[in-house]
Amino acid sequence: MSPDSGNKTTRDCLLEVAERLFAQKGYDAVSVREITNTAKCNLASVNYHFGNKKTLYLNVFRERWMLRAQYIRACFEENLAGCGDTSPASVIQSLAEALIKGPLTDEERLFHFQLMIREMTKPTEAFEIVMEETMKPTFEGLEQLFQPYLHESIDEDRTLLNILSIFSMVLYFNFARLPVSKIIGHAYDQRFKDRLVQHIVDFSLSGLPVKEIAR
Amino acid sequence: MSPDSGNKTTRDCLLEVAERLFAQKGYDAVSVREITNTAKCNLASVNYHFGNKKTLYLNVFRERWMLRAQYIRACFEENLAGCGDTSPASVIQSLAEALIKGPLTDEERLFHFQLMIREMTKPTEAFEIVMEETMKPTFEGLEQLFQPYLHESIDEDRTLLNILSIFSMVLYFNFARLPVSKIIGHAYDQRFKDRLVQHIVDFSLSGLPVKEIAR
DNA sequence: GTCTATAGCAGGATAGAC
DNA sequence: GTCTATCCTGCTATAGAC
Repeated sequence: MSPDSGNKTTRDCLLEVAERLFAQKGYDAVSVREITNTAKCNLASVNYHFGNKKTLYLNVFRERWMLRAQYIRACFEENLAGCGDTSPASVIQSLAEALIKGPLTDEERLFHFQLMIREMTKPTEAFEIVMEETMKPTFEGLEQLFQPYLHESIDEDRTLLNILSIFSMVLYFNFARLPVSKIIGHAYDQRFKDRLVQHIVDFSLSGLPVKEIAR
Repeated sequence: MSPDSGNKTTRDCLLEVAERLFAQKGYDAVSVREITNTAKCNLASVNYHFGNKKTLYLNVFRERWMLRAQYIRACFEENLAGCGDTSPASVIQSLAEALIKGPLTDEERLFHFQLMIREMTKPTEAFEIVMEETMKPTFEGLEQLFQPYLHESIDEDRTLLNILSIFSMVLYFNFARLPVSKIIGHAYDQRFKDRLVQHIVDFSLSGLPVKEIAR
């Protein structure tokens, strides 16, 4: 039987369901049976299409995670182009918006960052994909963008620490929704997300060693 | 046979080994067999002392995780008392030092934050312990400390967002050592940790809406 | 309290019919 | 490509000797 409703191939369906489950529960907590049952397809289909469970997991990163990372990156670049300048304020705003409000649905965004966090706390082969093909290039790009606006005395390490700090906030507000909601007492609605973006920009900006006090 | 070397009871030994393994691999990836083999004690000992695997996991939080959280808190208060004032600069410095250099060994600190992250991404009953008994009180304390130094126009939500942002950095630099090291290109030695603390203080301080520009 | 033996079940993977 | 039946391993948990 063709899985789920419609035109998707079994393969795609497996990838989609697997992503959701791996993100929510982690690799070891998900069984192949749970995946195939949820995807309404056969137990043997995972082995037929991917060889084994581990390769399915890797392909979730290769085929789905990477794609989302590219969407986010494209959104960032679009946002930035719309700003008309590349001041730290514009860069951070564009970045925070792409990552927090960005092109993904809330659910997709959650899965994306949960998978990322899982690879950071217990790296597998997928870590290389996350690191080399996504984070490193992004951070290098940001470094280039910030460079002209920072004091000459600021060395590369310090610039990187600043970028990592901004990234840590974005990451945290994405993956730690539960504790954040408990503490702040709001849901993650549109209004709160706007506020988060504004907060990240404000907090980051004044924290960055920019030449002049913008704003 | 008495487990491991020495005076520790089997129970303590199980808790110690379980904490390490649960932190490194996550609940589902660790089997009771692995725990008892590593602890050099009997397969049945987990069920004898804790009833089942899940209760062992919970007790790791109740008996070990909470204790560490208390050490860190005590260290923070000691640091702060040593400062002689409660300016945001002193508070953040005391906090960052307690969390990044603090009273724990590197290994203990790593486990502590890995367990915390795991509960944040996939909460179990232990989440309540982490949240209600540790994070909430800490954040409320910080709120009180910052209050007198913030603009009157800053509402509670904004103060909390600021505290969460500082926390996100500390958390990130503790649990994401691997990607951080890859990007910065240093190990987490004493010198780098000093630098991290300094960076967090600098970045946070100028980011906080304090009345006057300290430093 | 400690240990062995084992029940009972769920997991990944595969063979082979269709 | 799909599906069923099945192998085999490894899991948690327990019973019962010591």
